Amino acid sequence: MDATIYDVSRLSGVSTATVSRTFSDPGRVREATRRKVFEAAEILHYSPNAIARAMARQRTDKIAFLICKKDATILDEFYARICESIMRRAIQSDRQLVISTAADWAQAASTAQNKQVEGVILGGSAQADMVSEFQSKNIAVVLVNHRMPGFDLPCVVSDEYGGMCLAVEHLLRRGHRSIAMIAGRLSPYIAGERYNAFLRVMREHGIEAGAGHIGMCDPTVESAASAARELLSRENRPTAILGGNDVIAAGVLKAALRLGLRVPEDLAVVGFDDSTICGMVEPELTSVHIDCRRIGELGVDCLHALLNGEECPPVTVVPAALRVRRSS
Amino acid sequence: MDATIYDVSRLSGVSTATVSRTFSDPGRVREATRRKVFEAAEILHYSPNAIARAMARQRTDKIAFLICKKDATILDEFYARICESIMRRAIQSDRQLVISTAADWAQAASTAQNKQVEGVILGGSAQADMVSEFQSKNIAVVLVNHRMPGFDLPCVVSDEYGGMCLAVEHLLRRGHRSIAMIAGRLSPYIAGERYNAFLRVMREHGIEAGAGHIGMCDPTVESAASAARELLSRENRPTAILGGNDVIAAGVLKAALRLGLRVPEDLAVVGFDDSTICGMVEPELTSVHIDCRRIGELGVDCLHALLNGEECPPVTVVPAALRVRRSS
DNA sequence: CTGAAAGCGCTAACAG
DNA sequence: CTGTTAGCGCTTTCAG
Repeated sequence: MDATIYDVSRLSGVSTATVSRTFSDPGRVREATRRKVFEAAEILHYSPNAIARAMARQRTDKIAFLICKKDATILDEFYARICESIMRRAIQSDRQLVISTAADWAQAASTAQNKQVEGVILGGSAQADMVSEFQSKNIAVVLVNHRMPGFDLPCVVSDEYGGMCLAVEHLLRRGHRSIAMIAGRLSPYIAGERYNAFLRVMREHGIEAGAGHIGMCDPTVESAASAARELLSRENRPTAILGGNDVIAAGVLKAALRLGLRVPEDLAVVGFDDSTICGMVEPELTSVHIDCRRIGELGVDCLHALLNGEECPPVTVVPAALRVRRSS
Repeated sequence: MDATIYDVSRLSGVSTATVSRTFSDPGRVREATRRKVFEAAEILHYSPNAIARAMARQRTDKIAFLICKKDATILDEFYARICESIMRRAIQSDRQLVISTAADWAQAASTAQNKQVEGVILGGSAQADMVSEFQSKNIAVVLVNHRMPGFDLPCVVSDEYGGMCLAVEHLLRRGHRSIAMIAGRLSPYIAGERYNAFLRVMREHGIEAGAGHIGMCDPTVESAASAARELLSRENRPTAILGGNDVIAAGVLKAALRLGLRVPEDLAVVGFDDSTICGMVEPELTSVHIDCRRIGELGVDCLHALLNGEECPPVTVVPAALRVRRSS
């Protein structure tokens, strides 16, 4: 059997309470005592049992990250980035992290239910009932890359509106007047922000824009490519296309190249997310950089604030930036 | 406060032991009793406390997946795939999963040390001392995508040798005689398997091959592209290049296109991993498919076997396959 | 600064 | 099939 606090207590000649203190807050025991305890622990290869600790303290220091977007998992680079950043931040703050995807919502819920998780970060399109369920169980909730007006919970989002403005302004500056968008199945919140930004900037520049400039597709290269093909075969084909993310933009690029169009000369292509895809394709993709790392960090920070009963801004907006590359 | 087993016991009029049984193994209590218990639980919104359970049972049902490759995290699609599959499988078998990367090895070790983790799956180039450390703590270890001769632990790998054979044979069949390889910093084990396969197949076809056919690069598109540029500017340039993974192959593709070479007419390119990159680039990449899903599943299964004291084959090889696309 | 002792919520013999 | 009871290993008052 592994050594317990009793063994250490016996060997070091102090009480178990002191051993406990020595490990959880060394400052509260006298230097000499501390030394004795650590020595004994060393000899016995003792290390505290986190389970017993959680049981006694009635808290687990465990949080969860739940990716709520259908089909979006860790395999989606965007969420993988957020996830990675959350992992790092969670470690820094000595919290354990459990990760789930929408696919196992039931599992996630039961994990939380079993009093193991004190707070959750919900990524993507969280459902209202999920949120209320957590909140009713007194589990802190933070939204990431999503907003839910009407709910009292902090959320961390990228500046979708601003990002889109940057992209459109960039294209206008390059002389484009006929700009189309191909959106994947983005969440209404994000789609809305971007659409409004698009319309506003276009109109500010005296260009009438409307639904005719918006194409739709599934979030796959193939689907994006065929949506692009459709757009590009119109008699008044656009000279620039904005993809809802880089996968879509890559699809547009493929479609264009196969139609014999030169990019960026005949068609400019701009993506969203600034993922690794941008560097893979030829020509490299201009893309709106979304600061996933920051989003993840802030998500964890908000959750901590909540758990510590501190104030936390209801919405945090992380700036986006445009990374201009050869495709535009 | 949340309801406990005592509350349920009181309300339902049975002992706590019976409540416990009802939840952990309903079959062991009479139907009527079970109903009473569940009803009471319902009323009280009771759900078992996993922490207390773990404490009493002296087991956590928790396993870990640790990605040991430097810089490789969840952001690396290859590991993300394995990870995803491990997540699924772990859920199916009611185990909690904690995920760590090499970057937080210290953290991972301490998590394990705190008696929270009963077994770990090590992905990539695990260090011998890591492994012994775990084993000395009586934590079960399984290797995934790696082998460590001399250690007594199960490992699950892809058929690197076979995969490479498929790729080379494919190129030979297409008439290529001058084939080069650009390897990233693969682990010695994998590099070795592939190199041997390459040499064997080439020689079987009467082609002398050696180190001169092997280029090296960092695992980035840029580095791969410059390695490819070097190879392609030799007077006797190869007519086909095998990339150690798809990122490298994408780099080769870029370099070739920029040199004005047509792919596959002037140069055939083949990647490894069959990742989403293959479909992003134009032309699409031929690649050796590695069955990450299966590797992950088998990894979990092996770990379970170990934890249950069952037999487990020391090495499991998952077949690879070639996905032929336009680039070759 | 340190010790004694009462739990935290659940499980697992052991009896019945 | 069900109840009794003794822990699991640690934290945390409350005294001293």
